[in-house]
Amino acid sequence: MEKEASYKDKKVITIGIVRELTGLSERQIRYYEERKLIFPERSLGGSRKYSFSDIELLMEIANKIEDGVQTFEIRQEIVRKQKKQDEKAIQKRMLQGQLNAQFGVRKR
Amino acid sequence: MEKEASYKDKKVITIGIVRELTGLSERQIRYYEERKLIFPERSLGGSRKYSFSDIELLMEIANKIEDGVQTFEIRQEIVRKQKKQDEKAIQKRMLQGQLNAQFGVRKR
DNA sequence: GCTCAAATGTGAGGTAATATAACATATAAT
DNA sequence: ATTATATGTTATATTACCTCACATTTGAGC
Repeated sequence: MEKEASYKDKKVITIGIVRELTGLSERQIRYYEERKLIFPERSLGGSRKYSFSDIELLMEIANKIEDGVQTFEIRQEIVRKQKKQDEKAIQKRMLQGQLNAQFGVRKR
Repeated sequence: MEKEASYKDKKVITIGIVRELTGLSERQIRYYEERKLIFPERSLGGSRKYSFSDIELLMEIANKIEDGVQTFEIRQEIVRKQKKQDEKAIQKRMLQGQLNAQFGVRKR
């Protein structure tokens, strides 16, 4: 039933690799975190860990920055997008619930 | 035309993360490399970089080791499997070549 | 059973990678 | 004009990784 969290969302990539893959400086990557655009996990020792999704997002961010968009606005866009996705997920779950009820699926 | 190398095969994961994800010790992970079961890439500084595929393979290896299979035999299995896949790839390319010839696809 | 290779742990010493913090600066927003 | 934004740079500390060597245990082959 659950859509498994695929590789794309696993936070396993260190900041140096992210730097290579995105072309951003580590300073920039950390700064975008400070501005709450991305949310890496941390290792026990404190090292940041990113996912491929994070990298994709960072590249979008980089584009917008180049277009003169400020981190402030980018954050708002991200929040809006997230909200939409959350709503979709909820609706999907509700629909699934109705179907389950309709066809008498048992919980166990 | 080219099937893009997906996230799964990108070598971006350091050995510490691999240790966490597989439960193997770093010693073991390096040893399996020495026995030519896995082939991480290296950073400029010399750090090993693994892919999710590598991690999957390592978990298979771990299982076989637990079953008492020796690295020697595991390597043979891996080689055999690789060979099969290579053959498949070649056949596919040949078939594609025939189709291209048949329907007169131009190279550019 | 004996011997040797396989597999893994552990420790030393060294380098690479990352962390935070502070200061500097150029550009852009108010 | 002043302040905030975005980024570079440098210093210092800590974490993470590297190789190499030695020790140990267990299983393979004779």
